[in-house]
Amino acid sequence: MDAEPKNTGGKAEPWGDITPDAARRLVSAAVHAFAERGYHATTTRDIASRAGMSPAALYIHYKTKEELLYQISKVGHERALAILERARDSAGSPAERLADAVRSFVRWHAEHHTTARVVQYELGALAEEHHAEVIAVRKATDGAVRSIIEDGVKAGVFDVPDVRGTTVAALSLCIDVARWFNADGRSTPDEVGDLYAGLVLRMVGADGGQP
Amino acid sequence: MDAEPKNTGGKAEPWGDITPDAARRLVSAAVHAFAERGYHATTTRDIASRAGMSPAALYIHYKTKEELLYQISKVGHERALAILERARDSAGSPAERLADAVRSFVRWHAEHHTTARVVQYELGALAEEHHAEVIAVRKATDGAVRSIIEDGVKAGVFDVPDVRGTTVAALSLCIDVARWFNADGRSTPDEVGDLYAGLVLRMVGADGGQP
DNA sequence: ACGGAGAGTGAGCAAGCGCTTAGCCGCCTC
DNA sequence: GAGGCGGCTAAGCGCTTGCTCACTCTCCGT
Repeated sequence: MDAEPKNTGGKAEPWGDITPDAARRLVSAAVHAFAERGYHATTTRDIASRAGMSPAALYIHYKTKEELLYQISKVGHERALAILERARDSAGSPAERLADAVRSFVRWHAEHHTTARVVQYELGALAEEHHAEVIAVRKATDGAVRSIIEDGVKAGVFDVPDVRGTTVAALSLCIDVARWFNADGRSTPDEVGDLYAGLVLRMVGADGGQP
Repeated sequence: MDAEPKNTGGKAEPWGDITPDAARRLVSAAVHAFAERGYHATTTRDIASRAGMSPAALYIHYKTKEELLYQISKVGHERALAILERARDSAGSPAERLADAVRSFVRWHAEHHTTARVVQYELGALAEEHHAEVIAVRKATDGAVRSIIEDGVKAGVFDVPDVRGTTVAALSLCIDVARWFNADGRSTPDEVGDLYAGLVLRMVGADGGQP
């Protein structure tokens, strides 16, 4: 039972705090392989060799290939949720909190687009029990964004006829960043985050355009 | 060289016009299997048995499993592009054309969410040459939306600081529908299409909110 | 010095994969 | 009605997959 210093928002590899060094290398290798080819197209031999070990070494640290995906998916979803909950619970107007949520959520998806791609698009490969666990976290992410929008509507500063649909749309925008974002591309995570925060403010009818 | 009556916008199964009956059943079976489990997790035995044939029968109509995905991906991308090009080339103000584009594009992704899921999320499994071909169609889709937005900016009716980024965002919104839409869910394709058309109009700073 | 534990390896197993082959069957043509 | 041909199947080939096993090495407490 050590004290574990959690690194929930960092900019570097999000797997720096995994305890045995070999296990960390395995997770990192799996993230990259899953993101490139998808879970089912990735072989355990590929993961092991990216981590610099023999195929059998994987099974010292993880019982199955699926357990690796579960670890990635669970931790990733929890970090993503933490980002949104921090924005929801912060001080400030609904518009400020919504902009903060979108900006930081998008930035996370862009900065960690490799991890985020696995988190957002490979959860269908999880075992049923693990899948259900992850779905529960996703419901909470939806709830976090929706409650910010509801606050704005109640305060009369947002104009949103369909709160549920607009929440889904805002989350869509953010999540899809993991699909297309490329670190060598035209724009930085910060730029995309700022742009998308403005777009979502416009979507909810808060001022985001005219100065 | 027959005249082929193309069904580019239909509401039913989008594979009604594939010529040998067995081939059509195979494509339809493959679409459902790929959408449910993903390309790599789907076996040729599964596709064949869904189509009511023995595993070997698949290879009478398609050379490989990948060729099935290619057929689905190519036709699907071309239909999606056709929808956007029709909206781009139609008469009407930029706002009307953009709303039309988003509304019909979203409706297609919702109505055919099974096909759309394969089209949008399984293209990474294509062989390199086929992949390149499909990427070219995707660039054209992006171009179609961008040109509508550019028209609106030039006409002074849209307020869009970052045309390229806003185009990506609008397309993200539409494409992501294929990921979450569920036919048994709360909203119909028409409702989502209308909602999203309004949201995108707000994103580009055209009137979409205040009456 | 030494025994035990844990990390790691090379070889390999059973199962399942994409795909092929040999041959059957119904139908059209002459 | 003989011949051929396309659609289809049963059987199975060669290979890869996830995972296991018997074993070695290195480290550490006594």
